[in-house]
Amino acid sequence: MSDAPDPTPDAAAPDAPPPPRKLGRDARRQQLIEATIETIAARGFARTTLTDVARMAGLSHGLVNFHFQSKDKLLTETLLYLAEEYRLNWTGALEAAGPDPVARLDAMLRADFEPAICTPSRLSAWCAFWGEAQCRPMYQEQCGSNDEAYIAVMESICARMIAAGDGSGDPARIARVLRVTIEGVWLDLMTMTKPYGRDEALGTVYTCAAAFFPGRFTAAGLRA
Amino acid sequence: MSDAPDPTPDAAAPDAPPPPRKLGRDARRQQLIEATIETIAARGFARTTLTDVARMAGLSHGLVNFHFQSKDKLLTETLLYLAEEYRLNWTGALEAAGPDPVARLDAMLRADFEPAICTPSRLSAWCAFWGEAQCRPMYQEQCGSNDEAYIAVMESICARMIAAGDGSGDPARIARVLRVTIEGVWLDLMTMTKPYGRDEALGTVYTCAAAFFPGRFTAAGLRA
Amino acid sequence: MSDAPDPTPDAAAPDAPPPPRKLGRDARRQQLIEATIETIAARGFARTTLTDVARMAGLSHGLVNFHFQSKDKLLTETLLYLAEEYRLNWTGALEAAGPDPVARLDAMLRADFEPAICTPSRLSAWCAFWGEAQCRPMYQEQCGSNDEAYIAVMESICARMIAAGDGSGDPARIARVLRVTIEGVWLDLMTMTKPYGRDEALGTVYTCAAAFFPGRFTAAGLRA
Amino acid sequence: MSDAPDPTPDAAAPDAPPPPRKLGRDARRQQLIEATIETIAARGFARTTLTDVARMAGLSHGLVNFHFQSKDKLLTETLLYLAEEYRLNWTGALEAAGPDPVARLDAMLRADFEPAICTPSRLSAWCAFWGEAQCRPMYQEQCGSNDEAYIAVMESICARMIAAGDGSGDPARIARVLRVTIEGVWLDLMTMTKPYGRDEALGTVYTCAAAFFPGRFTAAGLRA
DNA sequence: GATGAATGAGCCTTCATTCAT
DNA sequence: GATGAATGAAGGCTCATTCAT
Repeated sequence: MSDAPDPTPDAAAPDAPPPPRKLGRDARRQQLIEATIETIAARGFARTTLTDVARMAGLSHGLVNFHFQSKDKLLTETLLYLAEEYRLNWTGALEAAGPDPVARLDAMLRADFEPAICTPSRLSAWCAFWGEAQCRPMYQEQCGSNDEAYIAVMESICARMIAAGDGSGDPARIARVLRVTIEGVWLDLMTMTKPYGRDEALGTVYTCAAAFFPGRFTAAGLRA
Repeated sequence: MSDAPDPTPDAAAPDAPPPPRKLGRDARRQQLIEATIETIAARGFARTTLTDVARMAGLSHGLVNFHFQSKDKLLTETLLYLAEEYRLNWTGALEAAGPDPVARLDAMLRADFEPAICTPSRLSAWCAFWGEAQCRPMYQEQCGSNDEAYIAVMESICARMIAAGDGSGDPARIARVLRVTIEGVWLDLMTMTKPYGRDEALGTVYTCAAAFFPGRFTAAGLRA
Repeated sequence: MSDAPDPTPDAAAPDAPPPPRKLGRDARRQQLIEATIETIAARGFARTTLTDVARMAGLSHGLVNFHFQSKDKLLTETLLYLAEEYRLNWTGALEAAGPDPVARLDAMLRADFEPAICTPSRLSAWCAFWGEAQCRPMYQEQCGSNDEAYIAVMESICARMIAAGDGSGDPARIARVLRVTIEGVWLDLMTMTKPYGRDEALGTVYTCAAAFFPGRFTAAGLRA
Repeated sequence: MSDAPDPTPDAAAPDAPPPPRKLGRDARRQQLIEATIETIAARGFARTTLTDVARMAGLSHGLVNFHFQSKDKLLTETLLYLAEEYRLNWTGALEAAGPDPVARLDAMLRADFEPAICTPSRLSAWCAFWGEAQCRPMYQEQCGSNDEAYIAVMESICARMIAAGDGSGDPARIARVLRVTIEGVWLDLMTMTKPYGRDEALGTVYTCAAAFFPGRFTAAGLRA
């Protein structure tokens, strides 16, 4: 994160701003969470240790347990942080899109590929949490496929577009195809040896949208 | 595997033949691989230990390393086993489908939801390997998104159907949407708190196919 | 080392200062190296475990790896510590002896039987490392027979004494006989069921020196 | 050993001598002991495993425990085998030398460097046992420094030569210097990075003998 | 707040030993 | 006799957690 606080602890000048020896509780926590995301991306979930996270953050080993009481809590809070960030991203995009269902669908398709959200580290971390979700209920709840609000909004948009004559079929299934296509493209971006770029990713999602709503979308995006 | 020996070690019926104390090399290896899949599904990748695997197989701890040298090799061979099983499943289905591209596409869509392949344990294991794939090249290579043969076949089918007038658009992108939709539905089956069943899974995939090739598919399957 | 902390963990006198829970890095390392020497002497090289070493030092198991990363490194550093201690001992004795070759030879013969160097534990540890040296290049390099400086000094002394008319023959061979006699007596001290004492050890070495330089040495030491 | 039986078990021709599937008990034991010596030399005492020994002998793992009940017994019997071989070597040489003490001393000096005894593997194995002898009484007893017969013979020879006017001094100490010089040269041959050859080894021992008995020996051997 | 030494549980791995074939 | 799969104890190593400074 570009706004992460400087971890260097000893750059004190008399009149300079005080060195971040004591950093705000929340800033330190966020710094450690970002380091956790980077570490999971770099080493994998199974091999991520607290020492790795501390080193990535440029902090001492003991600080991690000071701010998060245990490794489990650090990981849980990292996932909650990612989930909240994700939620704010698409709800914000939706709000900015206004009431038109076509614009709202376009906003949701684009939101998941925003550069702020869709970084390699975040994709990797998401994928790692998915992999562990199967046997950890707390993780499972935070997965996109269990985001009932997201699903409800997507279904509502599809239903309104179908009602408006933009397409036909079961809105729940169409909404699901759109959602899993996005998730599948995310998986591609993470797991492919030679992944395609953001444009091709969006193009793929738009290809799907155009198949269901040909009057409104083309493979290149919103129909003008 | 349906013919794998029962992993339950204490389910001996009075007159049943005693479990073989010594087993052929390959049979033992397969038994341990099956136990590994079950263990990953039950405990997650990060918490899977060799002791867990051995207990699941009803065997001793040291035997795992006797047959696989190391935990890493056991996991690698488990993934290779899953990948080979998966490959044989779709190539077999394809062969049985004959030359017609519509039948071939139908076969590929159905293949990934065959009960033999699409068990909860196998889905979980796949997902766990995906989660670790990002930072382990050997895992990454075995992921479906890197199966060039699969992608090539799917693209070829789409191209032929488009050429036959069954649809329109870029066959590579259509093939990708179909593939990631299948993968996304797999993810749903694994990560959803209340997953839908096989029929709804297939219905979702067919909904996608019908959007691209409406003359050939409906949301219920092949158009009669 | 005489100033090493008492390895007995439970010999606390009521008013004695409590053993320091945290010790400087180097002090801990030296304490662990001393414990390693004692353990090798007591249990033998092949049966020395990290748990033994930790127990001998009155510390926990994990601390050994914290300071030395691996058992191999602990053993290597123990040998380097012994080798450096040995080198400092004979070079120091040499320096104190002044320029006269007779005094220098006397100093070198006596140095190897100094009580600080020639303790039962250290002899045992040296012998254990010799036994493993054959197939571990890093050990082999540290053996006395590969100490080129020692050999060069010994040869130079013998050459000067021969030039002064104190003896005759090939200085390289005479130096070698003196060196291997010392080593052989060390072996005796370690491996004999009923070893002789330091006086008899020195007497044996002086017997050898007297045979080559009869005008300068007797079996009792320097000729007055 | 050049006379070790062929380990190949399947080279049976109709009229050829029967394949050594069933080999004499003693031949198999000797084969395994030779393999043990080679393995200790190649891998070191601490890293020698029964699997290594079996592989070195070209035999199966279980055979080792069949013939020797345990690893400890195999090692003990290997040492006894080496010790007996060594004893037979010097006593035989002594017998062949006749009654003259000068010839007897010459025979003993030469015996320890006979090519049959003084192979790299045997030297290494001896050194390894010495390294472990300190804390294993059974090993300690078999070390050369505890061979009372050897010491007695050497002292008796020195005493007779001194009585004959060939030298002067304490025969026990002279005998010890000669013995430890031989042992020290053995150590050199094993532990030196660039060891000298057999001629230089003998030359060194003769240099020592010549120092004590100058009328009888020179650095080149027996005085003509 | 912050640090890093210290602890100890638990894991992977090795290997001597056993035993069915 | 001979084989090699199977067992289980024990060792090296990792790492989450604690705590004195």
